[in-house]
Amino acid sequence: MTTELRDLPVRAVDCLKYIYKMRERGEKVTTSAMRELLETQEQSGQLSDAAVTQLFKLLAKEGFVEHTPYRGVELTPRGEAVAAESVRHHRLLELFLARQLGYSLDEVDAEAEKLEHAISESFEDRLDTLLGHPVVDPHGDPIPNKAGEVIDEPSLPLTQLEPGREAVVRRVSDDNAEMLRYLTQLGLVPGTRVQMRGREPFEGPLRVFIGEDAGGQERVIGVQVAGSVRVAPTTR
Amino acid sequence: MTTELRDLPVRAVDCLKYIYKMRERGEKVTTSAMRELLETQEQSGQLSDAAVTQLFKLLAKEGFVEHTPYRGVELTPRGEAVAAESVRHHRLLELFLARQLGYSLDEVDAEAEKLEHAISESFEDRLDTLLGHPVVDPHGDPIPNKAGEVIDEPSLPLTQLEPGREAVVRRVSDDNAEMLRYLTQLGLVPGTRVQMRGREPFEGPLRVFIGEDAGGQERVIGVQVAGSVRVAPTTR
DNA sequence: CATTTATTTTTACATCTGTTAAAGTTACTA
DNA sequence: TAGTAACTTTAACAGATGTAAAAATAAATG
Repeated sequence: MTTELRDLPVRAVDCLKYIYKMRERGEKVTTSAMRELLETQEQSGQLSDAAVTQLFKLLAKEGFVEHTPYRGVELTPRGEAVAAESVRHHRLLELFLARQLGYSLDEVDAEAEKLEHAISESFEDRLDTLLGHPVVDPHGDPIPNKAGEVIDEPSLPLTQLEPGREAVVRRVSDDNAEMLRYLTQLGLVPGTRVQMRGREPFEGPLRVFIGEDAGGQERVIGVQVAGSVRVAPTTR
Repeated sequence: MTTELRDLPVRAVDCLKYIYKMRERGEKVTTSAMRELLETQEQSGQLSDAAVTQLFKLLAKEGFVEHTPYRGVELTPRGEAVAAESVRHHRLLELFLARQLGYSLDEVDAEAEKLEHAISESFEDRLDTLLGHPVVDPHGDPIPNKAGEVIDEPSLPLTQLEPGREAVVRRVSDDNAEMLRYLTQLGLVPGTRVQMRGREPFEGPLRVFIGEDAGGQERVIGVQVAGSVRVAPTTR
């Protein structure tokens, strides 16, 4: 086990975790992007770019990232191991909060963020057992196993589902609580069946049938909303 | 709600909590006693007396304690409110760890110590509901309610139980993991029935019958062990 | 391709929290 | 009650982590 995680400042671990998540989405990890993420996701309020630069330099010195000045950072294998364990903690906790304590989809992220730095290896293992060795969290995001490996179920953004095709919601973006409340209200949560009814060109709105035949209904949603949802098409 | 708890440094909150617990036991809160407690209970390793003095001055300036230089500190009502909430977090978590995650009596304190600073008001309330609004933790220590009040079941140290008298174990001291493992092995845990069979003078060993008639057995224990156990005599 | 604009890094400095060592206070003892 | 031992506080300073503003670099534009 690595568990260097517990020797690093909380903010440094979060930083590695966010690099991991940005790479999951294929985004480049720049100084200002990281500053924005840390500002919105941590409860710390404002943060300067200079602080992020210093963080990058610390992480580079300790061998967790490659830092190319003025270009951004990338995880080394060591950094990825720490990030994966942090993400594992976070997502196990999210599932626990949703399942055992009745938290809603938009609440779990903030609470897990605070708890993930406080739990021990033993707590992690017991939670994993209690939850039945889960592989996805309540948002549908994969939970890395102890070795840091994830099961990557193929999915595509709802925006790319062809008209007429049916699908099952697999993942919803976890980083915007307000969006999650809206998605929950629409019923666009992991496990729900959907059918694309129509798409307007030029980033126009989408008509989507949400739910099972009788209980479901057709809704019109914007691309930003649809872009927050990933689906797995149903084979026909 | 006070909840000033979340604006204070972790160590300051711990300090208030330990003042609260020392007063529970009727001990005086001196600089060096607090240093020892912080060293053993937090995982921070060594600590200087000077650091504790500075902590006392900070807490006094903010109105959480009365500090009489060279004499020690006492909680103000504000300090007591924060301490009680901290203790509430700690003991609810201990019960959760023991009940839901199968932690043993000697493990819960250290894990709860780390988690108690990370949980939100909402988490506290949901845990309280999940556990059925409990009034004692796994060691038998009372859990303050939201108003900071505790139910104080009368009990006396096992060392003071008269020969021949029967009793039920109510509380075990929570601050020594090794002692807790020994007590667990003996069966001297909250809820167990005991009968005092004999006491030797001059702090000598005690003969105690532990358990129900058939399954129980007589053991000889030292005063330090017996002093870690509080019991409620069975009326006859 | 020179210049402007945006971004990132460096520098100088502030704050918080800890340390060690000296000085101060209290309590014990002969 | 003077002297000493134990404990506590103060003073000087150190390290970690933050900021603001200046300097450096990269990217965009006429």
